[in-house]
Amino acid sequence: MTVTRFAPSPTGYLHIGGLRTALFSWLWARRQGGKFLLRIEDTDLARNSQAATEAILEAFEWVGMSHDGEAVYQSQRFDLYRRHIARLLDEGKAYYCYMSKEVLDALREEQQKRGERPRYDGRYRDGTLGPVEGVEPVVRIKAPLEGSVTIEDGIKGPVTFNWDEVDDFIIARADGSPTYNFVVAIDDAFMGVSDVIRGDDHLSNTPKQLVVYRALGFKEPKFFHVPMILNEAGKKLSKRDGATDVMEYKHQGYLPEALLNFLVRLGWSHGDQEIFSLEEMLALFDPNDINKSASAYNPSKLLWLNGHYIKNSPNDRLIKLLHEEFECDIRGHDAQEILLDLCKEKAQTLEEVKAQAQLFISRPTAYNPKDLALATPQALELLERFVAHLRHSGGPHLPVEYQAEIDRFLKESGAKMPALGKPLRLALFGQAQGPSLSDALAILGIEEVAARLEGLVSAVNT
RNA sequence: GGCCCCUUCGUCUAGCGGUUAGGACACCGCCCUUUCACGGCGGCGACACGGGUUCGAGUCCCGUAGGGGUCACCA
Repeated sequence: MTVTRFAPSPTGYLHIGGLRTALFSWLWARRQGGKFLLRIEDTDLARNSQAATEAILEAFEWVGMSHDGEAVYQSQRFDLYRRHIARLLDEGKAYYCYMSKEVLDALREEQQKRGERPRYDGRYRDGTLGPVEGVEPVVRIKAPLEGSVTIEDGIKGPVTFNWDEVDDFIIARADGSPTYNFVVAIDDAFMGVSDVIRGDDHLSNTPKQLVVYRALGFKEPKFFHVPMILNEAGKKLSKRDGATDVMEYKHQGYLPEALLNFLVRLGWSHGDQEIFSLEEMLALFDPNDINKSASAYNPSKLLWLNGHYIKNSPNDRLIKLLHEEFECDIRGHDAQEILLDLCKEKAQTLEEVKAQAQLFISRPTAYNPKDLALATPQALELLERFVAHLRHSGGPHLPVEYQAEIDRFLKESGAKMPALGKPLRLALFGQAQGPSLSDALAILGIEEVAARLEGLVSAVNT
């Protein structure tokens, strides 16, 4: 069975890089009918917070990704780690090292000065050096001294490391707590993870983890090292650009499916297809098809996708989101459907849908000074006549009916569309630029139109 | 610096020895049009460089350059 996992360390919110690797893992597990597990890597008690864990869970919930079973917290599995450290010690595959941090630092500094790679020299490996008074030992695991390993990475292909590049790294600190490369291997093995999909910043950690797998006789998983996401300038993602909290996207009016679609196309593709429903992703995604190279964060494409998904969202969903997330209540509006159809057509975010809707919900509180010049006495008079015309017409209701009245009025009055349209938009929205007038009239209704015209008239007269 | 990874339009990418190197976003132009958008049509625009292998290379090999990652008692 395919078992994947997402293993964040709860030191902050979840950003799109993390969300993407989680998405890849999730899609692959689901496609294979396997399991997608969540493991919270909180062994570094000082840097973790419960709030961060909750933020990650919240983001998962928003995008609709669910993990199987209970989340695993590493902080609650110290017994498991301790047992295996003891076992390795017993079997002579790990050993106590009494080199203090200070001595180690001094060694490294010296090596660096000589132009060598800073590394542990293995002085306690063969057990000939005894304990040092006053030094709590760390536990180091024995890495092979020669030869090499080749990782058959599902994305990068075969990657070879020489063992002499791999130190006898620390698996337990002086205080007895286990370290990252050790617990990752233990947990992945015990959780039955078959496919490790993670950022390629972990590629060079992999040999270390294989040392643990091998020492304990665990079955090695398949690895997929996903290239990083860079910012628009091709540099590492920072908080300034894409590394913002995933939930920020929600607050800015992005739809989760747009974000997911955007992320799945970063590094992965299926021919020329750009739009992927969740079902399609689930049916098509394969981590073996992920590109080898890093990709840059491209906010305008995200925006485009978001606009696409907004246009294709049912109105009632949008109404609900607008109400719940954006304090914009258009529930029960007389012309709800027309209003939403109009608003979502040009919007790329829910914020923009809201801004558009706001034009109808509330009357203009100010008029664009530049456009106010349109409100000439003749124009106002024409508008008055237009409203009177609407009142005496057969009671238009739909946009097409209003359009017919506009056409009839234009014909009867001899006025041209711009002469009517520009000041009418000014009266309705406070600016010469705005939604289609036939739609606008249908949404507002004659009385509201009359009221807004009055508003303009009194604004001009004061 | 050592080791490892990467390199097709500005960006995301298709390509899997023979293509006028395709699509998408962005940009520009035209059309639609009562404004702004949407939409439609079109345009601009790429195989990092140098050597091989081959009848033939974006595709395979080797270098170079550039970018990235990693070298912790962080994860």
